[in-house]
Formats: sequence, structure tokens, C-alpha cells
Amino acid sequence: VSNPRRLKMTTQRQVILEELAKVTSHPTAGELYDQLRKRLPHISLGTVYRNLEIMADSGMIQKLETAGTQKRFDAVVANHYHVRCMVCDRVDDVGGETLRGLEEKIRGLSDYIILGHRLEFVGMCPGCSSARQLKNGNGVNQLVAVRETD
Amino acid sequence: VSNPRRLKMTTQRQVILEELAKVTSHPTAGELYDQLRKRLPHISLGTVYRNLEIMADSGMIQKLETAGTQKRFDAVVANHYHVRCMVCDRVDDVGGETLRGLEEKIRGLSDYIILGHRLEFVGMCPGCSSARQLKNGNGVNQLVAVRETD
DNA sequence: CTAACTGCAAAGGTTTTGCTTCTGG
DNA sequence: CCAGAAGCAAAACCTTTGCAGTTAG
Repeated sequence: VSNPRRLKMTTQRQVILEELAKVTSHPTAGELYDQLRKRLPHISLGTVYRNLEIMADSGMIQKLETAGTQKRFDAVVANHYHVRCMVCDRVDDVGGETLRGLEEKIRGLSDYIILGHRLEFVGMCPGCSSARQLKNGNGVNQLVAVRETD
Repeated sequence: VSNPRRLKMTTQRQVILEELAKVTSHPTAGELYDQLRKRLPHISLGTVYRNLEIMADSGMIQKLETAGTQKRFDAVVANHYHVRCMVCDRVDDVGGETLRGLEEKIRGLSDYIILGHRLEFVGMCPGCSSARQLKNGNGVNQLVAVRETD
């Protein structure tokens, strides 16, 4: 947002933006790259990485700051939270407004200046949860690592 | 927690546990490795990675599931949230109880089975915020990526 | 005794970077 | 024009894995 650099609207940049806006899957750089090559066979992975970073810095897209080993990106800049499937790592949006007041509960408990928060819900997506009704009792021991609230 | 494997208490494992409990810095595997070598000069990085993973699976330690490109670990298993400094990436605990009811607000807005949530606060640690009073106006453009609640 | 573990080194996967050439404004 | 961007390939990281030798129980 405060980056003083002038951005040029190159073909690559525009297509990245378009393809990112087309999907709701919050793709990683690599996933997006695979998709992009259908339209721009010669685009390089480095370009994708560089642009996602630059565009996130400039506020054109959103970088998902939570969890996962790979970075994911979202063309929707407006505030919203995400749900992540603990089995297949699929990420979806959760509608609803930003939870205000969350940070008030924490301010004062810490000597940090609190500027924001990152919230992500964890669970099982429809596909994985119906699949598990058949199998049962394996995998998913990451469950432990997840904070259980109920 | 539900892992059926019998864990042996090796020297390496015990020292990892001890060193992790000593610090409040939520170290990465690499940071812990550097610390460990002071006591066990021949411990291997692979062993550190393997053990952190195993111990997190078995609930002995906690793996921080939020943000950052590197994984961080915490000897404190009890539920608590974290604050992360957006400038230096330092991570501290935030006291206070788990926020119950958070997930209720989201259930129904999604077709996922919601099992938990990950919440992390973002801000500036005391060190970085006092340093910035002197300088001013540079860095910190990741601010954009952070959801602002107020 | 042996399943579990360690060290080491190699492999894997993701992300960043250097450099030269190209191009949008 | 030329600052900024692309392509390509190498490098840099972080993490995982295979294997042969070691050890806790």
C-alpha cells in the first residue's frame, strides 16, 4: 500500500490477476503457475512468485498468513476468514463479518502493540468427512495440534 | 495422542524437551538445533525434526499451526494464543483463556465440520516499537496483509 | 532380542536471486 | 528512453527420507 514503486500492468501480471480471481481455491504459487501456463505457456515460476509477492504488498491481492507449509493467495481483499480442511488442506472462505472486539480482549495482556489478528477455522470439508464415514479410525492425528474450543 | 507407537526416552529426546521448556521463544527446528548442539554436539538436524514431529503428534509439545514460513514449537501444551511481531517475527504467548463461542459464530456459515480454530495476534513487540520511534517511515509494509479489525 | 532411534548424507519441495534481455509508459 | 519486469537457471532454504549402525526396554 505504501510501496512507492510504480507497477506496470504487464500481460503476465494481468493474467495472474484474472486467473486468481476466477478461482475460489486460494491457490499456492505452484498451483497458479500450472493454471497460468495454459494461457501463457512461457511464463516462469519466478515471475509468478515475484508478482504474487508484489501484488500482495501493494494490496491488490491477499496473502493468506495462516498455517500450512505453502503460502496461499486470494484475489478477494475484503476482510473474511478461512476454513481449512485438516485432511486435504482445501481452504474455503467463511462469510460473515470480521469479529470486532477480539483484539480488545487481548490488549493489556501483552506489551505488544496489537495491530491485527489472524484467524482460521479448522475442520473437515464435505468431501473428506463423507469419505471418512466409510473408512474410519486412521489418519487425522494432527487433530491433537488443533486447539479445541468446545 | 492416539499414536500407538511406543516412544523411547532417549538422551536426545529428553534434552530436546528440556531445552524447549527452558525458552519462551517458540523456536524453529533450526533454532533449537543450534541450542541443542551446545549440550549434544553430535545431535543431527534430522533427529530434531523427527522428534519435534513425533512429540507434537503424541501431545508432548505443541506445534504452532499459525503463520510464518517456518514451523515453530512450544513446550506449553495448554491452550493459549500467540502474538507475533510483524517486524522481527518474535512470538510470545498471550495469557488469558481460550475464546469459547468463536466457532459457534461460524458453524452454519460453512459446510465444513468445524473442529477448532487458530488465532494469532499481530503487532509490534516492545523492542521494535521503541526502535521505530527513532527511525520512522520505512519497512513494515506487510501491514497491509494483516486484517485490521478496528 | 528387536523395535525404535540416531547420525549422516542425499533427496525433495518451495521460494528467492542474479543476470541478461525485453517492454510498458 | 529506462525503470521495472520477464525468463531462465542456479542457489538458498527448510524439511523429509533412506540406510546402516546403535540403544532402550
